[in-house]
Amino acid sequence: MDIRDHLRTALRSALTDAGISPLPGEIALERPARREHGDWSTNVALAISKSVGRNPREIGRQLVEILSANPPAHVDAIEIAGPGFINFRLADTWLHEVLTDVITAGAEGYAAPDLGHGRTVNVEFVSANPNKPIHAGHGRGACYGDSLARLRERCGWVVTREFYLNDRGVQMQRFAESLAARKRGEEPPEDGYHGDYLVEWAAEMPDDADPFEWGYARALQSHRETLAKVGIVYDNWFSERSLLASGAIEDTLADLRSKDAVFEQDGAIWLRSTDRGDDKDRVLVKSDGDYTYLLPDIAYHRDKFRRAGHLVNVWGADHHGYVARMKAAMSMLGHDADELEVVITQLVDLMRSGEPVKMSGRSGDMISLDEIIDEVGPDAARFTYLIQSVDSRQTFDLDEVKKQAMDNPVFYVQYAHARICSIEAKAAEAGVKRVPISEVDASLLVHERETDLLRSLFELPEIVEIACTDNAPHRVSGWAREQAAALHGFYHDCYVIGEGVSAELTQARLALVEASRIGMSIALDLLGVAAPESM
RNA sequence: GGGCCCGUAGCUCAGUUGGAUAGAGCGCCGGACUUCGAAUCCGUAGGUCGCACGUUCGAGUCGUGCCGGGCUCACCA
Repeated sequence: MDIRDHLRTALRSALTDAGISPLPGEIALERPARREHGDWSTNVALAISKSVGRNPREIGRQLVEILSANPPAHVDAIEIAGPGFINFRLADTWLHEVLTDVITAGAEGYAAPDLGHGRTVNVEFVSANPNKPIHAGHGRGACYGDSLARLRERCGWVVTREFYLNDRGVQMQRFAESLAARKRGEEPPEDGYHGDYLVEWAAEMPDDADPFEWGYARALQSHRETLAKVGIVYDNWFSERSLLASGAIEDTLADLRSKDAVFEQDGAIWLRSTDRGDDKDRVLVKSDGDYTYLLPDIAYHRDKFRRAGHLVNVWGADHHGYVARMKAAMSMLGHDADELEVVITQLVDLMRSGEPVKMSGRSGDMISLDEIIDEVGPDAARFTYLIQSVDSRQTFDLDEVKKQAMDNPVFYVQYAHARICSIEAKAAEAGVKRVPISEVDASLLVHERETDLLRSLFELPEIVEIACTDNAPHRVSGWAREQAAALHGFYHDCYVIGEGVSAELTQARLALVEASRIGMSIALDLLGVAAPESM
């Protein structure tokens, strides 16, 4: 049982004995910022003081008295402090149970809270137009979206990773015209695509190929290859054209019409999105009869809702304005708009040694994600993209990220994992075999470095849960850095094998090392970063 | 002008439902290898949490108003 539930149970019982009624619904237990405040702390006396009309310190004193008369397991001391906090000082034995928990559950079972209960979720991310290579900004959305998918999978959801292809429309036409122009050795049209990549693609294209279809396939191949380089593999590449072919777009329009969600004005067909929180109504079909991008998009989301109970969209900051209209449309189609989660990722500023890298020059060229991966490596790219909250703008300095040095957290973390493996290899070499966890005397782990590691491992399940619910993989990378620091400290101060270390202590420490390896590999897997055995 | 995001140490950034003296990495300075990898570890210094008011036992966190930066406000995609 989680130590907090254990303490909560004791607190509820003490509250009852103290004559407090009704009992508070939630009892907060947290780790105090300062060690001298004990291992766990609750503000329950402060929280209820108003409703019971008593001084918080007085309530606290009474609770401490009741609890101290019959202290819960693992508890060494209970104190009242400050305005009415109740601090629990615990014996290390509570941490020793963590060791058993981790080893027993293993990499599959530990820190895998069942939040999804087998529900289906569709995570759509990147969805860059299939007419040019993926760039640095897409890279952030790519690594982020994939990590969200990994978190969901770990937390009991059934996940589909999806990429939406805008494979029709004027942009694709312009792309095809530009490619054809390059093939003829001419400059693309003014409103076409001018990047150097088109010169290369034109050179590859057979003379008799259809520029639209060939170019589309080429771009798709480029997307697949680039994303595969950072370990991202999609379950579904969804084509916009397929919506046209299947009649889904017309069906969607008819559906909206039947729900009185559209109206005609100035020869165009509009969505009454203002009825559901949007700030203006939106055109679905232009007066020239063409669809705007919105109608196929609505049809697409309608399709996704048929295939999954929950949708997550990862969109770039430049698309935040579309959230309201899409939610409005889904709501009008009878879906629960809360089941559509749209996460916005802020922009990435690509730098090189502190100097901004031009994202788009006259040629229309951008630094492609492909080049970035080739330059810094897939692990450094992923870890860097995921180290910080996507709510804030990111500076991605290529020279900093590719440095294999201390100021690069990915190496710090991976090195920690490699060191663990090195210890395990050393043990094997010395003929030391790890005994079953039931035969390990965990109570020997009393060094501060050891208990720090155990505390860190204890926190992982909660970190995973928060990261999943808040769509915040950076919580996982933050944990990995702390865990790495704890590991390096342990490595420095606590020998696992060697003179002066008893066989029993070696076994306990080997188990701790293995538990740490499990924890670290869980975190790195959620980030999609390799856990190297040596570097 | 409206909407969304951001403003925390010299730099890059954390900070779960409001909790006790606000953290980490890098950088600076000074230390530590005779056993598992020194790509490591330990220590010092560094702050009006953009500003102001409010809510309360308590605010980096919540509310309002400002200031500054980014993105966005099409019958373009």
